[in-house]
Amino acid sequence: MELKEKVKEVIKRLKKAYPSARIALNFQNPLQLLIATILSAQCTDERVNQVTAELFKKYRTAKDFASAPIEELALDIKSTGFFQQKAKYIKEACRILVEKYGGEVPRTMEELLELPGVARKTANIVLSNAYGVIEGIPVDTHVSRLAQRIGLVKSKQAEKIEKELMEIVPREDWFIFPYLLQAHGRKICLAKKPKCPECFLKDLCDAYLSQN
DNA sequence: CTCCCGATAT
DNA sequence: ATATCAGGAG
Repeated sequence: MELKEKVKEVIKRLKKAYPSARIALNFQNPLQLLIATILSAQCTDERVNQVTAELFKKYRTAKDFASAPIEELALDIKSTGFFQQKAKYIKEACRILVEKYGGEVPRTMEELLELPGVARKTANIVLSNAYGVIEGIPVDTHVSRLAQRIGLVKSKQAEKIEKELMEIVPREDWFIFPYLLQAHGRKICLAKKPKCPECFLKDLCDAYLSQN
């Protein structure tokens, strides 16, 4: 009960500070969102947007990605890092989209998770932003770090963190929650040098409280 | 737990 | 030059 109240207060303050928090990836359809989210692994959303601006002019359908030479696709996404791995994921995932789903991106968690390069974080992003299906809470590095620091969760693994968050975050906030934490994680609660003095959550933050 | 990798900040 | 940033697979 105590924890649920704390989460509510955290969300309330974050909403006030970041009223326009939302997904930072640019996309115009489910396929573009899927590709952009796969590319966003270990890469900033800003860089992904730079790459996809060109990428989506060249590759317009799942078939385009599936039939591209792997080396060429890899070069086209090079600057997002891990490019050979990601090129394989994208090509193979799109091959599956073409063969099993008529070139469309599936609408269920189960089907999405079968695609290479897609785990719960990516699946949650695609489902919620492309189809309005809220199955869970995407846990990326920001959500993971802030949830642990503030003391919202005890686990350190993404899957377990997601489960814990689903217990305490009101369902109507599941969609906005990760974007609120990301905004704060990028601006104040930085990974290495968090700006605690200027943080409006310090009176609620376990990490801050335990070292001051 | 290790590997996959470039870009930007310092 | 070197530290920091950031998901998924095997």
